[in-house]
Amino acid sequence: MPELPEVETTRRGIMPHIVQKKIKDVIVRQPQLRWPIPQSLSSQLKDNCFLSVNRRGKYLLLNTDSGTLIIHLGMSGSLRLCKTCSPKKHDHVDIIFNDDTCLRYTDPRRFGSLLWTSNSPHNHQLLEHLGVEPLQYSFSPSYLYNISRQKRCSIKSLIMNSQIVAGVGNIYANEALFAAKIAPTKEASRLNQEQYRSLTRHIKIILQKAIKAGGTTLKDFTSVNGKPGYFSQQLHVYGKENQPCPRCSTTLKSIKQHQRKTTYCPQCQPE
DNA sequence: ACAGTAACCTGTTTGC
DNA sequence: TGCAAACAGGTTACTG
Repeated sequence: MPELPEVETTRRGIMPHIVQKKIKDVIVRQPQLRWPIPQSLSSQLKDNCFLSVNRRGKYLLLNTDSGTLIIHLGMSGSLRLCKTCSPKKHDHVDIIFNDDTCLRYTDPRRFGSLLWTSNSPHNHQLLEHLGVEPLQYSFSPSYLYNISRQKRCSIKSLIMNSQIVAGVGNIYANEALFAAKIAPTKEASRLNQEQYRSLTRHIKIILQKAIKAGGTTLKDFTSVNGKPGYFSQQLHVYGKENQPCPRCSTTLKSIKQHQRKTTYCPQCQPE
């Protein structure tokens, strides 16, 4: 589920329903996620209020007067609003507000996390080393080009490195490389400035498109049926191995790079 | 400093 | 059909 566009869609979806509402209760049914949910979470949040909901990379930051709830959705996490609170198997956390609205965290694989910090979340161990935001101006062709000069890794692993740029996951890395006509296996230091211009541009375009698509698919965030859209109609290569390239009809090829599947067009994205 | 791999989990798909 | 293996949108920690 959660790549950056899904996280952003979640942020926009939950924010209007939860800010400025007093938190009545916090129920933690399963604290064993990627990192254990701190035992203090409930007491920190109770009678408190979320003032704003921000995002840093794929982390959601729910700010209160006294600290910030940091949420990462991992591979299978989601946040949903519900009124009727009959929890299912993987509904690990409920945050219940005074008006009986319930913000529910669901995560079958439990790779996500809910953490608390009383300081600025940007100084938190998990966030302090994050790279630039891909949708901000600081993620520029020259930024990536300069970093790439002394790297010997592939271009795909460069753009998926969260210490360099925060929040480009496997789907959008594949899609952006296809759009920019760059081979995923190409050594980062061997791309020229023009290729970095194209790549950063396409990363931004694709993420923005996906956020738009998520926003329209996910109209009714409070409904049980409202499932986040995965931008799937607009994908060109991800999950399409052995199908014809949408640009040149060459059969798309899949390989494995650092345990993740890479799909690309050997014709349009030559080494 | 860097690159590659294992690890954290469960549900679904694939292959024999 | 049944069962086991492989695989899945992420990220850190460890190894060499």
